[in-house]
Amino acid sequence: MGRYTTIKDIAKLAGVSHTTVYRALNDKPRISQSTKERIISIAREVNYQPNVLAQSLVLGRTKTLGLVITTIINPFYPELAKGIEDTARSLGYNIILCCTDFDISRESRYIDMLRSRGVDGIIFTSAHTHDPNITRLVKDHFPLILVNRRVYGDPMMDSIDYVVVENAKGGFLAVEHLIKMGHKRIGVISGSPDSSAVVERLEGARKAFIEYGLNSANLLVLEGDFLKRSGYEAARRFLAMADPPSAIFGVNDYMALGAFEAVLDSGLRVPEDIALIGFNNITFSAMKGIELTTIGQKKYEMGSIAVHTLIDKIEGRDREKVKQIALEPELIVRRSCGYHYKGVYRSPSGGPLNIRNLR
Amino acid sequence: MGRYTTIKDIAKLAGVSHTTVYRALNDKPRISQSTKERIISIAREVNYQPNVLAQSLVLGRTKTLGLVITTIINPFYPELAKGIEDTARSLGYNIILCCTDFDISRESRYIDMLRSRGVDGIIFTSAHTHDPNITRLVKDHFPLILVNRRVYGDPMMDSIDYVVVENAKGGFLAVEHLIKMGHKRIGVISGSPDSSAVVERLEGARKAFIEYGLNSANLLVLEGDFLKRSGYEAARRFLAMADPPSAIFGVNDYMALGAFEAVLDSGLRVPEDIALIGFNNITFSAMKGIELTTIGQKKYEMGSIAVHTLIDKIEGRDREKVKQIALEPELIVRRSCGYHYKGVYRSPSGGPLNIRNLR
DNA sequence: TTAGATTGAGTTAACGTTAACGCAAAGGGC
DNA sequence: GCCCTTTGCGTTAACGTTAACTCAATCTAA
Repeated sequence: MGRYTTIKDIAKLAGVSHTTVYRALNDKPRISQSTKERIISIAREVNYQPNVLAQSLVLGRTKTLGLVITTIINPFYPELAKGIEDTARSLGYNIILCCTDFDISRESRYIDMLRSRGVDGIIFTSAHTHDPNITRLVKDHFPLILVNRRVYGDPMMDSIDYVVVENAKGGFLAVEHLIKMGHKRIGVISGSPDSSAVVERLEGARKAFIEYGLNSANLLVLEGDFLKRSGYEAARRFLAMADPPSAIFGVNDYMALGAFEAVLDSGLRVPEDIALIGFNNITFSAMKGIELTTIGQKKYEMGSIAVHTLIDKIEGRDREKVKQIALEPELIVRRSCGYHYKGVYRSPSGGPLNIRNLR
Repeated sequence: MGRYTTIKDIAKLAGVSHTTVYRALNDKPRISQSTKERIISIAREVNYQPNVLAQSLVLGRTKTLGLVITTIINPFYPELAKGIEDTARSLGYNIILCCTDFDISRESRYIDMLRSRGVDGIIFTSAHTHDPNITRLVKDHFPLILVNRRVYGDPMMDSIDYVVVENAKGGFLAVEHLIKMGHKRIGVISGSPDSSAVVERLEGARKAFIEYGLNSANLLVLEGDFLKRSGYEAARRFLAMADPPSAIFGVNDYMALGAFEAVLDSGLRVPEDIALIGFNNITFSAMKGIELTTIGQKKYEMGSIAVHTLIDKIEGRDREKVKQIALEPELIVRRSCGYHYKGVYRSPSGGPLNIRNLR
């Protein structure tokens, strides 16, 4: 506040036209060295900062990106957001944070707002494989990139850039690990099937069941909402079944950790009584006392790659190329599924295995 | 992209002047009902969205706030940020996310950027009690609010709005709890003394020692950096002492959880061998398997109150009043300090207490 | 010497809004 | 019927940049 110093103020001080000031401050030709220096020193004196709004208006770009996520409360996003923010900053871009809370109409309003504000591009991470908001943006050739999700539907959608982890492969690895640990009946805590990540992880899970000759009827799926509480509730429901699964795969760690609590609250142990595997490898999964086995993905890198790709598009590099990047998932074995030792499956305490439903 | 529909485009379509369009779309008087309706329907047809940049330029406000935090990786901030984002959105404001990574010069550059971008106000959460950046902003009467921190120094600083928790009281409660549990030698994992929250929490801790007649020499302080890893390392150093403390107070949960891991990695148990208390009550502290006793504070509310107060100032309400709000901390007893049962201190397993250094 | 290029500026318009002002036509009160 | 107000517009300028265009003075090359 208190009004800014403008180029015109400096012009007045220096007794020149505002264009001359502009030339001085932006290293443009057609100005003598002496006036240039004089102007620059005046600008420094009054601590001149250009008005980015005015610049944006005339240049038609804001050096700002929108980041659309569901909720920052899900620990997956801060880790992703760090990669995004770091990279954006290093490239001179700012981030406007938008949390949709899983509400597609709120997403829609956010998009309108972001476009009104002239953001140069949008990073989408939230759910919804068939997102009309995205469709519209693509039709308008608005620069965007999807992270950790894909959209289906229009053939046009095939040209959308994205950065994901090989979700199907990750789902496969998770369930394969459980199968190798001897589990034959597995509960999956899924998220909304609107999320491509969920669909693909489930797909991978099923593929593992088939590949290992198991009956898919023993792959039990309950739907959560990606948040911890829903993982808790789903796990309770699994445990209350007449023939409960001996292992649970949470399609994200946050729900898996909810399940972890549910198991303990039920007086059971992880992994002695029930095995647990997650997806994402959020920081807290590694905690002693939890040690969730999970599928790791490079969240920071994903964010960083997304920003680079998006900004490349915005600044006109590789305009034509469609960038669809799938990173490798990685099985991270910790404690929550037990482990093999000398060919024998053991509970982590080293004692004999004690999984009720392990047949 | 693909260029926006502007007010002038609509004017052309409707065969009127752009001012008339403006009047129609903004419910201004001096326009007939019929043209108004005609224009509105055209605007709807072409999906007109006003250019916020242009609006901001002429109105001198952007309906945007800067949110300056250290790093979104610290789980305290997402919870706070949620309150901030929710509230800002509901009041029609956007948030630009700025992570300083504890670097005051990066903070400085961010502030310049935010001001260049004409944000209407800034929310500060990062460290540094004597922050020259803040001093400058206050001198310029730039709207700002501090969350979870205060600044000292200038007498001018007394007029800065802030929302905090009663940190001294929280620190007192934490250490008092440990003392009541029988601990007489306590390690504190502190953060940078540049953080007012840290200073005040330590102050509270010392007050408890004094009030309970303990020797302050038994209040051991090691400095961390607010992140988990540093909590881990500090705890290792405590445990390696010739006469280690029997309890550790982490000035934030994130470091306390690092300490938790360090204790377990050292082959000791929490709380049987060593008690642990944190501060902030982040989501994961409540997890089964961790159950960190901690000082709770209303993070979401803090963010929400901050945004309300800041926007009140921005929009000219209560301009003169200084709003300095301190919320009540709350002791949240879980498992990590053990508990009293029938007047006898017991380890959570219910067996006899086994704290090595409890005298 | 002189046409042509170069230098060092200034003038003007544009970006898309908001808003002050102007002005003719219609309406209203006496 | 006259004056004054109101209505329904249009014109113009402003916000702070960027940038195209203009123009005189100086320099340069034949």
